[in-house]
Amino acid sequence: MAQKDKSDVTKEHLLNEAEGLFAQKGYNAVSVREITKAANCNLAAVNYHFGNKQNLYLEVFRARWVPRARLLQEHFRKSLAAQGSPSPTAVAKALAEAFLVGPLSDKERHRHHQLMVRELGQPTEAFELVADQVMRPFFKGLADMLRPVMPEGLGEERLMLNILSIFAMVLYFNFARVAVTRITGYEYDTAFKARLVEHIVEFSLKGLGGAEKEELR
Amino acid sequence: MAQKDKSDVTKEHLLNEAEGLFAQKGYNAVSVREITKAANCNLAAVNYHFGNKQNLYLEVFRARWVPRARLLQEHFRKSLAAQGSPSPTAVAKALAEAFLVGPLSDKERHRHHQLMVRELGQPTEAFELVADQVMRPFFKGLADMLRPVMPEGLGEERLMLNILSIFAMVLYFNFARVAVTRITGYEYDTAFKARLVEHIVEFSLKGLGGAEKEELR
DNA sequence: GTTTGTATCAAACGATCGTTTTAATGTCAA
DNA sequence: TTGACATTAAAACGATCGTTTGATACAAAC
Repeated sequence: MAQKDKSDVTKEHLLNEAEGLFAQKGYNAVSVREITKAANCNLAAVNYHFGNKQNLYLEVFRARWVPRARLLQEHFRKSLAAQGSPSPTAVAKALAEAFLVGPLSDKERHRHHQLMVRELGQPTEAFELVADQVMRPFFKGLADMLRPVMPEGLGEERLMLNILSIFAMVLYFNFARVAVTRITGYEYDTAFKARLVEHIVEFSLKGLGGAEKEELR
Repeated sequence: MAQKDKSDVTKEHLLNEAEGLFAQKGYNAVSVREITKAANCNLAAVNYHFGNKQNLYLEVFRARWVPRARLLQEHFRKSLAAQGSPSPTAVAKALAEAFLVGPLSDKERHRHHQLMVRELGQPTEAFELVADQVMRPFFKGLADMLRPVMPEGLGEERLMLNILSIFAMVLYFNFARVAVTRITGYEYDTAFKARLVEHIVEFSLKGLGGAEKEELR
């Protein structure tokens, strides 16, 4: 039992440190030695507990990324339910709030979106996991939610492009924060992040064309 | 003279192949051997002509990326000038057209945005180049252009966030095309790309708060 | 107390990395 | 034709990579 506990602790540390390093530097730029050193364990631990480096990477998604994504989606659903009927305004607000403030710490959120963007730009086996278990169901749910409240005659394709565009902004402002700061001079402090959420909600809402729609109701 | 020509040919090949591979796989996942093999030259050529691998990477940005970015900006300026006064509509149209259709081939555009996203997520020395010589001046120009025609009382920060949001979409739909196809099922054929431009123009325009919707269709 | 099985450890494996060295090749000026 | 120079070529450098091995520590089972 005590042995089992120790083993679990090592695995947890490995997953944590691996996720951070993979997110920060990318798969190829991180060595197994670097991970095991950060996790305070022996070099062979990765191969002992996970088989090989690539499987550790996949396990990071299985054991860390996907559960966190589910947490985000749960937070979104509750936030949306609290606002009553799912108008475009409510959806945009709940989305931005969940993904830019939400239940995650700053570090967690940064990690999460860095890993996502890496898989978006260069899909590996982990992308299948993310697409099947997280993205497709979530986007489908969003589409079902928005379809009845969007302008008439808006096709399925256009609906999906609207949803993807909101995510483009959310992803961008999360993963490119260093660059955004270097370009604009704005630091990602609490005040700026608040204005950022405000902006994304407003921009998304207008983009969805939901402002007039809501006024009509 | 004939020697000089041969040397130039080798350098050009190296820059071309290096850019393609760096864009596709990222700096660390590409080996010097892989590059020189693709460029049909000797392994030592990289160190002879560029000093080392990192300097080849930087030279890719100096000799390829930045000039292409200037080409895009020039295309944007001409496209905008052809539409008369720089209304939000005209700016959104010219931006989407330049960056999603524009003067570049599909492969070039893909490369261009892949390299950009890599630097955005994990800035290296090349980012300074890109930020100083391309991004900051271009964003400043856009801001100067849009400021007089945007709604009253819109602060500088909000103006910049609007511009960044448009670029977020442009970047996203360019670099995440594999993922977008895998998620939505839509192939990036000519018809889809046309609808994509249409969508981004419309979404951006609404997001900017541009009123002139009738100009769109 | 001995055996069994799990987890960790140091050490080494072969492969590949970026880079350097040294020799060969080709070209132009003198 | 010869010497100087620029480019290419093959081979090797030391370092680091992911992975494997065999020994060791230690708690639980008998």
